[in-house]
Amino acid sequence: MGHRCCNKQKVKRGLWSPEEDEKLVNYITTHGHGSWSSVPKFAGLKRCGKSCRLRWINYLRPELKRGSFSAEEEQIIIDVHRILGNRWAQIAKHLPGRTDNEVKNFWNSCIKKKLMAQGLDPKTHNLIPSNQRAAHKAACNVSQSSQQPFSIINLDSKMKDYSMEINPPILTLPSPYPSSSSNQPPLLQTATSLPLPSL
DNA sequence: AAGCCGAACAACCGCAACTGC
DNA sequence: GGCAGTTGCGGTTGTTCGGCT
Repeated sequence: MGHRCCNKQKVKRGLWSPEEDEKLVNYITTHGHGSWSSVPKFAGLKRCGKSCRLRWINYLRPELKRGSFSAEEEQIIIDVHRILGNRWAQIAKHLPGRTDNEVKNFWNSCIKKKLMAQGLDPKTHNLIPSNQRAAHKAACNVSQSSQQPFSIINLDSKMKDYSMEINPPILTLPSPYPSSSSNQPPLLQTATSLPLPSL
């Protein structure tokens, strides 16, 4: 199976070496990336532009925050995911120094399991029916009491901010007010009743 | 010490959207 | 409008590493 964007040349794949990282950093810090497709040629790398772009964005950018996620970041991810679903790039915008790939990995490896251990469906954030919950619990084999519960107490105020960023046709919430009182602010629904955008 | 296994992280792939001609 | 090249995104796979037996 070839790499479509660069199947004309022989390109290296797999993990990046420190030398490759250095070449890429040196090139981008002095010239900027410009067109990613020409970066490997000018930087002297046997990689495709796509791979260079990913490496820079996810690992080499100086503004990246490394290390584990804080409890606050974790809560933000959960809250925004509830509104946006698997839009990792959008979620990552709420976490300065974090990338979509990082957020996605953290979700899949950690948060998803915690939610399931609490009997919550990680896709909808709704409670899983008790008969299915037992199966979920057995599947992830994590003691519920050992997990830090996620707070949804302040969700309404947070969602007000997040929902403003979403395209109106996708997430315009039905107004609880009659049309005659359209100057009233839209009331956000409670955490458990808000419909999620279809993905 | 060696092997196994699962978690975490890094990178790839395919697709859709965007842009310029 | 059609096409080709480029970019961005999300899903998936591959690799590494640490804990356990």
